[in-house]
Amino acid sequence: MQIDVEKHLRIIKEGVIELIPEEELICKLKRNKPLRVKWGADPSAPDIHIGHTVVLQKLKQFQDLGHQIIFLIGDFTAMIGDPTGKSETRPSLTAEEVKENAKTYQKQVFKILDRKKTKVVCNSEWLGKMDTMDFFKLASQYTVARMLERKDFKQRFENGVDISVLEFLYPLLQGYDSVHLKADIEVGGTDQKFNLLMGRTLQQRNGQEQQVVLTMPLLEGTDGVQKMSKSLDNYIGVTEPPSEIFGKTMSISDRLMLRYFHLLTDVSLEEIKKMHPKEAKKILAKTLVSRFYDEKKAIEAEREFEAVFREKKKPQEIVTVKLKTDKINIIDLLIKTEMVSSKGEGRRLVGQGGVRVNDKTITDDKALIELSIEAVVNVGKRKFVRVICG
RNA sequence: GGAGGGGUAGCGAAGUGGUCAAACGCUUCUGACUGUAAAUCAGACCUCUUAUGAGUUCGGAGGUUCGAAUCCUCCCCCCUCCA
Repeated sequence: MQIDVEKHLRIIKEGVIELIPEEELICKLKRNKPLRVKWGADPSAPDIHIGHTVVLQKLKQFQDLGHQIIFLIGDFTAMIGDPTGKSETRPSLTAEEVKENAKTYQKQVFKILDRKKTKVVCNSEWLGKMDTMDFFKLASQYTVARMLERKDFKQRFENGVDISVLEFLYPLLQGYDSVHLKADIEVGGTDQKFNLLMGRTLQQRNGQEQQVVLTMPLLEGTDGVQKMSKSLDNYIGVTEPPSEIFGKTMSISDRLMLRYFHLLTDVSLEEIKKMHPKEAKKILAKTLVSRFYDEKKAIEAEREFEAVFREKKKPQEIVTVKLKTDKINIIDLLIKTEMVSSKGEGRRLVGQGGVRVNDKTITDDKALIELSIEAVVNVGKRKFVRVICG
């Protein structure tokens, strides 16, 4: 393979936050051999969202340039559990759960990556075989002082917030993965910088050439403040239905829209700024739906969006719920269809005029709803359900 | 091992015997206005209930009291300082 170093470097550097160190990458490229590009994923939360795709797009570029992607599933670590960050401790998963998650993960990842050009590995393959002595040797290769260089650890240490010893071990294991895989380069979000650098250190300690570290920006969630994550419920998942992806995208703020355009698409920001924000956002929404489905679905999603939110019509696909009775109190109806989680909430929403049945706002929380003909019930702007007697 | 501090609703944070289902802020939800934008305004935000009504809440288990988030005992967890 003949590598055009400059071209590769130019493409690789697009949109990255840090490339450490660039010279080493050039050296590696000059050898005219495909690079081993490592990307690690945590299978404890198998749903990938558009935030992850920032990194995935980068990997796709590597792939298109002919490099080897090594998709590492951190199954071993997921089985131990992850006490990282916050106060909540992530539960450890069983081998079966991890396997299951790994499967879904792959399905989603290969919406973007080329399966044929991707090598999938699980770190239990080698971490599971380490004995205590191996482990001690690994632990001896790093110091607590250097662990505390990580901002997150340092802050927590200074503020007296928990740091589990396990948390010190994770970066070590992740770094060891790089040693085992002989990675040339590892890609991750900026939040992974410390762990990625750990790979370099450990490779050096083990007499290997060090991997190059490449960090990508983190995408803010739909709230526009915190990073996108499932647990904060501010994400747009790649497997969500087209209408959801479209709708969620339309609900982000104008400022955030620019950020999404920047990180997720190649569209020039100059052009976007010339447009009406709403039109621009529709383009973004369509682009995203096309990426995870196809253009046809994107156009459908847009049409539906227009119908529901501009012309106030109902969405095309509404979940249908069958109930045994032909007459039911509105509050019970909301409970049965799981549109509210308590009767109090239901009453509150009715009182606030947020509940409609067949487009008629219900104001009386004692109202009886006739189900002999189907009724379309909706709460707020987004929740719809069709109820029939049966 | 010793001394001290702390655990309150989704989060942060008041509250130190009754007026506490628990101030306040944030988040969230609904409505108005809109472009499912921003900003703003109004309201809601433990459960059940027609309710000014009832039930279950303040780390856990007991106890004192007419009455406890508040006092006592034991237990669990976290933090700080000392060794």
